Amino acid sequence: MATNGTTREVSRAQITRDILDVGRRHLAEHGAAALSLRSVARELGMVSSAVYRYVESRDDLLTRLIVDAYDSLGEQVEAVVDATSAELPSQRWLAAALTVRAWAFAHPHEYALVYGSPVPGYAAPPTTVTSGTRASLALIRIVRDAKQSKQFRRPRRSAVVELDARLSADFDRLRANIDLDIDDATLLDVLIAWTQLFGLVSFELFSQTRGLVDQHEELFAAATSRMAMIIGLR
Amino acid sequence: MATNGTTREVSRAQITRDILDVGRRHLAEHGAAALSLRSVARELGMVSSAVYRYVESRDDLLTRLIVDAYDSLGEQVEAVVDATSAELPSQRWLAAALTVRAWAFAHPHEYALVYGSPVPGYAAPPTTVTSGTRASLALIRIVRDAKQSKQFRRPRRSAVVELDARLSADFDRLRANIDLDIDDATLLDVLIAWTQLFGLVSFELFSQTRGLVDQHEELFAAATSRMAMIIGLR
DNA sequence: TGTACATCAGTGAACGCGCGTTCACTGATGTAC
DNA sequence: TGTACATCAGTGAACGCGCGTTCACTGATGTAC
Repeated sequence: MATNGTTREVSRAQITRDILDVGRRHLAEHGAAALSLRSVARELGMVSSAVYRYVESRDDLLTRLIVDAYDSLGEQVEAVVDATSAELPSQRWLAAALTVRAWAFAHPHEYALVYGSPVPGYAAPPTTVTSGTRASLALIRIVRDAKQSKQFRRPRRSAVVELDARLSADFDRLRANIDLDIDDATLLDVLIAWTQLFGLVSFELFSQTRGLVDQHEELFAAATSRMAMIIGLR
Repeated sequence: MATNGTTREVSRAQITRDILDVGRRHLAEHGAAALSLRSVARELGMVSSAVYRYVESRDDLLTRLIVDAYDSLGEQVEAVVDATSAELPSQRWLAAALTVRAWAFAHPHEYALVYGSPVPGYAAPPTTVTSGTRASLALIRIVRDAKQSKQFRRPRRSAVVELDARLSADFDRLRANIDLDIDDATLLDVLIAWTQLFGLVSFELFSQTRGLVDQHEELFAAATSRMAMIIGLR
């Protein structure tokens, strides 16, 4: 029992994992609103009050599942960004975007939970921030790599949108935060591409594009590639 | 009673309006999940079963409110598109986009209901489609007007994203559906702008951009203007 | 190694909540003659 | 204009559901001596 801890510790860890697993499955199958401690307990053959030995409250369980969801997406995007480091930045961008989309379709309720409308009465604690930004930071890394390896070209004289002074100050701060050394116009395009990517995934997942086209994945790929071009990724 | 109908008809219409009004307010204040026939009845001083004389079920009430929400947004966007017909298309586009954003912030729960994650266990019936597309069709109208009045210029040799043949067929159908005579590349940019617009509104409203910048409205305006430029609106 | 006590996991009952929906009913309004 | 019947609005009780959370408890596991 030296390395693995006492029987109690081992079984506690196992049961905690079981609760999260079942919670995750309920979330995946029926959505956040239908996630209840009682149903999780029922499935595990324990009495509902027993769950409180492992989880503080329903909100606590939900928070852990949110963090899990963000981490699951974050890991996948990071992995694809890592794996494609030898490719052209525009191809990496497309691959990463398709990964976000695929994850969303594989985990629709989890996507809805983290990128959809907030769960009523629930406020995500600041703890979730680190996990919540992983996917987006992985996308940023593609742009940073492209800049550093000079695989970046902006049209010579693209007309420039004039930025409000305060927004420009915001951009200065943002550039420092995400360590991305690009000019205002390009940064704006990156933010546009980022919101467009998630916007289209959400529209597809929430059926706003139903009847618009049949080839949803092709449309997504085309839009993503176009945005990579606009950013200036080779 | 000739023109206004019988006492019964008048009072029926009034009470139906009351139910929808209270429902709308509950939706606005507490969100779709918290909308219940019992609470609406309570507020109106009727017994819960009485509401069933006016509304078939909770889902029926929700559907009517969804249609109302779409219509409310649709009307506002249509109005601004009408009112700006003399201005440059890019300015109209910006004005319309800001209207969508303002409506979303004024009616966050309604926006979440129609553009956020679907309500669990609820499927919007096809009846909602007409109202659901009004805002988007108003945006399209700006592009159509620009095309017809030749206030449209695309960069001469913008590199073109190659479209998959089946997606191109989709685009042919779409062009006919929305009566918008523009080439594939431009249509793609319009779709991008459309998803970007709602994507950024959703991100803002659902707090995904918290900490990113302080000047959210300026960012939104800059992104929208940039997209108008990319589409080719003067 | 054995015993005495402390810690922890799990039980089962209970509280109080709010919901959607149905149903037999009373009494008011509307209509046909 | 007056009466007999039909239609409709609203009542109040009830059914059955599931939820989060608390609490005093029993019995097993862990620890200090």
